[in-house]
Amino acid sequence: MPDAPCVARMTPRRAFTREGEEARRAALIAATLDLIAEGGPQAATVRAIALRAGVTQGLIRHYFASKEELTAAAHEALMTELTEASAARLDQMSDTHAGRLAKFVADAVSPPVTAPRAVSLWAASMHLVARDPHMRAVHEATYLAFRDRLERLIRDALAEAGRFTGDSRDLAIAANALLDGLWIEAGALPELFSPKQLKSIAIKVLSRLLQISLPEV
Amino acid sequence: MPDAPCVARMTPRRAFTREGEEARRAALIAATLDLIAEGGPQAATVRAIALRAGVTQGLIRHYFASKEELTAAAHEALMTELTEASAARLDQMSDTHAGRLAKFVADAVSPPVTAPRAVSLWAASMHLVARDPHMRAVHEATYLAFRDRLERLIRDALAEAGRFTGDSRDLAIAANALLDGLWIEAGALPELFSPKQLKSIAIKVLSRLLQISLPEV
DNA sequence: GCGGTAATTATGCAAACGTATAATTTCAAA
DNA sequence: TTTGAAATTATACGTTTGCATAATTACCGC
Repeated sequence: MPDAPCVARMTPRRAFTREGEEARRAALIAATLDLIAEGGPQAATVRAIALRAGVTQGLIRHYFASKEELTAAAHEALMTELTEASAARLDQMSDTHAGRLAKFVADAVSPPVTAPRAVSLWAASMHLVARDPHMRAVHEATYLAFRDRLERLIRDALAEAGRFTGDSRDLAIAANALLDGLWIEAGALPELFSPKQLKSIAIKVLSRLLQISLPEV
Repeated sequence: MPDAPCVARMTPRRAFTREGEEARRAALIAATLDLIAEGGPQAATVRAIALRAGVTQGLIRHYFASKEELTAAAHEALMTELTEASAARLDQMSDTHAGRLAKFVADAVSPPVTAPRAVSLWAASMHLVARDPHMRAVHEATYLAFRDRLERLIRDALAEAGRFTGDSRDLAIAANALLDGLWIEAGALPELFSPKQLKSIAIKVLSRLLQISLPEV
């Protein structure tokens, strides 16, 4: 289909309101992420993004120099979203370190951001990350931040039980892998796992691995 | 750039040989997978695929009714490739069940198919899988086959040590998640992990989890 | 050697893509 | 109320995409 009619206008121009830069950027980023999550990178065309965001495609160019720039902004927003989803919850409640660890682990395999969307977006980001150095840096930093948090929680929980280990790093890597694996499999094959099941497996396995009693949450 | 010159031919038609259906299909599928692994689904255009496979684009339509059909064939080939990569190795060597389990686990986090390529392809497949029911079925079957194999190995290894457990299913899910997580993280951030480190973590953690002594391999 | 068949190349086409730019409309300041 | 700048829409352009079809050429059976 050609882009637009080539004749004189009959209908009036569509009305619009000025929402301001921040709101528009956020809307465009949200639209981009939604489309990628639903249909992969291919689905996030400038026209589809504009439609989803409730604007016309020209506006994209007004706020982002290129589609690539919008994509990068969307990736960064996703990483922030994922990080904050776990960071926010951690600071609240639980008196014991074991309790905090259990809560953290349980949250990681529960729908914070609903799993299929997050996993789908994460998968899409892989290809971008592979080539763009800046995206790669953001990705790596996000991973390491999560892992470091996990390592600290593990060390604290062990210390609480009077145990000290030299390989908390390796334990954190493994625990992180376990959580990622569960998260991804649940996202890829949602009907194969119930949220409750995931949580219980994660807690059970981790407590056995650390030889610590972790409370159900 | 327009597709092709619009004038009379000066240069002779490029020479070709008839390779036969099987070879051509395989070449086209391989080219598709390579391109997707390198540049994501967007990179696998019919023209790029044809170029990579050493043919012209018309031939694609001759062997596949549509690009979608080629994509589906490529996905199925990938799943087979991944499955066979682990199946082949399992049948060889090791006298004890613990040894076989250790070997299986070590292979799962080593480059059989080199990790970044496999992980990249796996990520790309997520979006296809989400919408196409047939692809979804293939994906699920592949996952379950791997997990079942793992479960059997775990049960055998435990039995060998005189232990019997009712939750070998959950252990298999967790072990599978651990392996997937390590595999994916190594593929996404290759410079953060050495192959040796991955192997040692996987073995160490699994032996601690199962409370079985697993040999290094 | 010699056709004839089908594998393969060459070319064309409409739609969709990202980008560029001109034309309008909103809204706040004056 | 008017006006001017910025936000937004509308349109256009050149490329690339997937698909279709016509033109050629390799190769097998005779």
